[in-house]
Parts: sequence; structure tokens; C-alpha cells
Amino acid sequence: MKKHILIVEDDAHIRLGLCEALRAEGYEVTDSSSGTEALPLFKQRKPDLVVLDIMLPGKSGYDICREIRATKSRVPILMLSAKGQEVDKVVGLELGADDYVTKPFSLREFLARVQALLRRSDFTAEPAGDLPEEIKFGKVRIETKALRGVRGKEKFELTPRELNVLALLFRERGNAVSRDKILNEIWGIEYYGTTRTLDQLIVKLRQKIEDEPGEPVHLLTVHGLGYRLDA
Amino acid sequence: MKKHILIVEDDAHIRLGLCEALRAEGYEVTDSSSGTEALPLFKQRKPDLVVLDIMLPGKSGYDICREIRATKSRVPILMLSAKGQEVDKVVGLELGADDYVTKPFSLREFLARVQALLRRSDFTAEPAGDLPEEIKFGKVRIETKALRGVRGKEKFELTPRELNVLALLFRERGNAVSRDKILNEIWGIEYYGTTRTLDQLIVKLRQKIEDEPGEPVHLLTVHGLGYRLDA
DNA sequence: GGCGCGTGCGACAATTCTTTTACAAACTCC
DNA sequence: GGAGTTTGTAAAAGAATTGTCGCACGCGCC
Repeated sequence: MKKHILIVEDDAHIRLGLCEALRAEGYEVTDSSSGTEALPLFKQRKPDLVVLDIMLPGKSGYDICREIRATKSRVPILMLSAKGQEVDKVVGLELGADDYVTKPFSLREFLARVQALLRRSDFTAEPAGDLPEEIKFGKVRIETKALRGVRGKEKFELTPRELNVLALLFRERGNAVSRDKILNEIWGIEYYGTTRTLDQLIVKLRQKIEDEPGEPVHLLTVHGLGYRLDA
Repeated sequence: MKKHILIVEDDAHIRLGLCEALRAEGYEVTDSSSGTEALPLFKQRKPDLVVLDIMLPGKSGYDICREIRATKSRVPILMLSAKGQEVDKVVGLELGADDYVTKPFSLREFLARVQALLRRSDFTAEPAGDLPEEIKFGKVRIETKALRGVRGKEKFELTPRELNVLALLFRERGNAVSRDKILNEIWGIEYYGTTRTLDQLIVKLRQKIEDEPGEPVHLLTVHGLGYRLDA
């Protein structure tokens, strides 16, 4: 899943440059030039990383940093300090910023720090954190941490996405889960693809967990709604 | 096992900031604002690392450092020196401090040093922390202290880094370990490099421990996540 | 200085996963 | 039963991830 980054920086040149560079790296970027806009944006978009310029019209980066921490969020924060500006790192530290880059900085350095901060905070990793150790039903047993399982004597592996979908269905086992819900939970709220993608993944899952994929006994279709997992 | 850290710092803002950051990293933290409290706390809690501000009301960080060393403890000590303050490293060295961080510093830098000190103090052998004596799976047997192993009758040598990565995977054997986790644990928090470096190292490891490096049976890729070692 | 070694990085190839497409089959409703 | 909709499935296209090669750099050693 794409990492989402919020940038708050008033200098349009720099802001757009950073945005472009981050997007080129495959991040999803939200940007703002205004300090007052920052907190609402933060709450709304729930980014995985925040980049704050210290000098901003209206509210300073320090203020925003403090506000974000006041929400109990532990999102990593990277502060940009202006050229030649005295940086009071201790002030930032008290406020909970994680790292600083001093202008002028190279794009490469900036990207490296972004990556490093995301890596450090990355306990969300791919298969979402709240998976059970094991998923079991019928002849099937799946070790979630290994992304692999067995059906009777057949071994198979799962991709992170397959595992997430299966875990969601397993959590709701016995109940039908709508396609929309699955797409929202696993693909994310702003997914624009077709719903056939999910069907395709279900096919793959059936091939793995069902004895007769064409005649499923566990992973059932609920016509007009979605799918249901029966144990 | 959680590492335990004792912080002695009078500035409440900084103290709490550091505490929170360390706890977020999974350390157990005891904090104190008073120099006189420090030694009793140290004796009682037996931390794995001590962080001392130099300027303290009552007793200075230097004093506490000396007292701790007088107990024959070899616990790593990280000193914080205030902004603009002259640091007498020689004095500190004589007293047995292991590292200094000069304010202003970023959280990231602080955490990196903490991690480095803990790792260094963790010395069982050259490479790193808590390695088992021997790593064994399939036809492979590795003597960790010698950085040497055999696969059937083939002998090979390992570099420290290769051994560390392999040991990490071995400790988690059966579970997929994400690239980010490997990079964090082995390369450390302050690593800004690319993840291709890790792939490269995996290639080398496969050449050593697999009969068919192109067709690995032990050191497996978990696409989209990282790697997994199967015994 | 030249050499070997461990390590890091860029580039491109190979592999795997995801998404789309197309059409057949199943289902719903009248 | 038939039209319209929804779902199953295979195959192809498209993306993303990983494997691998070759070169660069720093370091210790000759």
C-alpha cells in the first residue's frame, strides 16, 4: 500500500519540487502552503509522514508539530529549517519532531531521510498488524506470519493481499461481507479500479484453500452482495 | 527482552520527550530529574543504559558517572551536554562515559546513539548481540564465532553482516521478516541506503547456503514483504 | 601504489503479482 | 423462459518487486 505524505511548506518552488520527487518515488502526497490548514488536513488524510517547514505564514512548523502530537499521533515528523536559520533542535525535540533537514539540502538526502523515517515507523508492514497467528477452518491451516498454509497435505503460499482479504473474511466468518467493504478495507478508501479485481483474487484464493475450486465449500459467493467464509 | 534505560535530566520537556520516544521504540524507561536520586535508582533498577545530562541541580552528570563507575558497573553511559556548553570530553572519558550528544540534537540522532551503544555493549562476539553458538538447518551448519560454516562438504566463510542477517532470519525461522525490519535491525536506524543492498547480500548468502542458489529451498523470498528462512 | 575484500549503488533482466479484458455461466426478477 | 445483471475464469496486459551483474569506494595489506 502506498505511503501517504503530508507536506506543509509555503515556498511554492520547494513545495512542488518535493511533491514531484516524492510522487516519482511512488508516494502519495498531499501538500499545503498554509500553516492553519495543516492540522485539519492531517486529521482528514491521516498521512504516514509529515514534512513541516519551520517558517510558515500564520502558524509555525513548531506550532503544527505540537498540535499534531497533542492528538496523540506518533506519526513521524520531518522538519525543514530555512537556509541560514538558527535551528533550535531542542525545541523541536520537546515537541516531538523526529528529524531535521537544513536547507539547502539535496533531493537525495531528503528522500533518504523520508525513507528512513518511514522504515522506522513501519510496524504496520504489509499484512496488517492485527492478524491472528493462525487461521484455521476445515482442512485448511494458515500461518499468517509465514504467509503460508496447508490444505490437508497440499502446501501453498499466500500473497500479502490474499492474506489480508482472507483474514477479513475469517474475522467475519459466517457473515457475508460486501465487495465494497472488502475493497475499502484492503485496497483503501480511494480505490478506483473495477470490482472484478476482487473476483479475480477470490478465484486465486479458492484455488488454494478449496479442494474443488469450482465447487467451493468455504469461500462462498453471496450473490448480489459479496462473499462469506464458512468454517 | 526489553532493554531498560535510565534517564537523568532536569528539563521536564526534554526528559519527557526522550522518555516517550524511547518507549515508542520499545525500551523500558525510568526517568529522574534529580541528580541525587540517580544512584539509588541505578542500583535498584539495573538499567542497560544510562543517559545523563551534565548540568543538573545538586549533582552533576560527571559526579553521577563517577559514582556509577565506582560500583564497577560497565553499563554504557550517554552524556547530554547543553547547548553551547563546553564539553570536556577528556574528563568524561576518564570518568567512563561512552558517548556524548550535544544539544541541539534531533531525536533521530539520539535514538541512533542509544541503539549503537546498546548494540556495542551487547558484545558476545565480534558481529553482534545475542547470537547462538551454532546455526543449523538442512545440510548447513554455521559456527557463529568463527564466521564459518559448511553445507554438506562445502566449506564457506561469512562476513559479519551476512552472519547477522542470517542469524536474524534464523531467530525468526518460519516467519517472514520484512526488509524494513532487517534493515533496521542490522544496518541501524541511521541507515539511508537503498534496499537493493539487502538483496545483494541475500544473493551472496544463497550462494553459500543453498545447493542451487537459483532455486532456494531455505532462504526464500516472500514477495512484497521480505524473506523467510525455512529449516 | 596496486590488490583483494566487504560493502553499496545503479541499471537492466527476470519473476511475481495485480488489474483489465473478454466471454461464459449463474442468478434474479418479471 | 428471457432480458438484464452479477459472478467465474482464463488469458493478456500492466505494475511492482526482486535477482543479478558490474562498477565504485574505502580499508587494510603487501
